[in-house]
Amino acid sequence: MPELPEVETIRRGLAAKIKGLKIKKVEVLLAKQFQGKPSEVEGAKVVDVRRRGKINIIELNNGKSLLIHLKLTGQLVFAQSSNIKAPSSKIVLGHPIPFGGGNTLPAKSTHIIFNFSDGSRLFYNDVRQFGWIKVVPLGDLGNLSDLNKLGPEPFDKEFTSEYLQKIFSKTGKPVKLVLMDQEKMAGVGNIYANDALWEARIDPQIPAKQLDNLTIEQLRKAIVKVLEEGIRYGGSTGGDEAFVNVEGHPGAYQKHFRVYQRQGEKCLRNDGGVIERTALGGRGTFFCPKCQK
DNA sequence: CAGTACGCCTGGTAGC
DNA sequence: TGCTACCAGGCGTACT
Repeated sequence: MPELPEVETIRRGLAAKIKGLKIKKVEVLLAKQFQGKPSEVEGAKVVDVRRRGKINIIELNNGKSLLIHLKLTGQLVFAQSSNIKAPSSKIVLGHPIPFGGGNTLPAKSTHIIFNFSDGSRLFYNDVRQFGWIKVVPLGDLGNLSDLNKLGPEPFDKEFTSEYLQKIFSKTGKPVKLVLMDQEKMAGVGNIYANDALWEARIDPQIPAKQLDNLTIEQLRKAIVKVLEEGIRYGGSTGGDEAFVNVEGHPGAYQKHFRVYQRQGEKCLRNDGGVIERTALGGRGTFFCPKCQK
């Protein structure tokens, strides 16, 4: 499930591939996933691709933008096809990660297709159909609740120990739920919340207000560290993860999971602990009972 | 206002 | 083997 590192990986790939391209036609195959009208963006050129939390923002040169939230199983895959004969020609991608319904495009789960004027295409696939794409006027981005409800970006200056002390002191919720609350900080999801808490040696279920300032600073550093590492490895694709980058390739951070999906395995600290799996707020929670107190 | 339950979805899997 | 039941999971919404 794309979190900040996966969404950033896609952003970088998209920026490299589609900046400057003109959208010729948008095929909406599942109406509920596209909010707006194709005609609002057809004919416009891509100026830039930005990210806020888990949302990618494609800026166009006609005063509009496309907001994309991949939720659990959304994928954006770009296919260069300068010599295509028909828009429906299948593009085989030579790798083992399927696109929900096969490894050719369009796949069964392809719900939106952006056709660019040079013949290249961008496929939006989403098996569980929770994601969305919205057309939003650039001038409205500032007061769009999808964006302005979000807490600080973990890589921003304002993401300080003092800020975390402030929000933690106000709640007795398990610290893991606070990390995953997009209004408290943007972009952290289940994978990186679990791994950051292990990195900082914190029990995921401890009430946030019980953390002392030293521990909070360690947690802040751990959050930044695992997110940076996730980006460095191009996101994570393992077990349930349907993530692929814009070239259709998986990430590699799953090879470096600290605790996520490692239940039953030995703690990487070799402290004799075995990773346990529980549920917090209905979500899989992984931790080492030995070093996370 | 905060906390909780539910709904949205489908593919994979466990159980029969 | 084929069927059904259940689960994962981000996040908006309705309800307590």
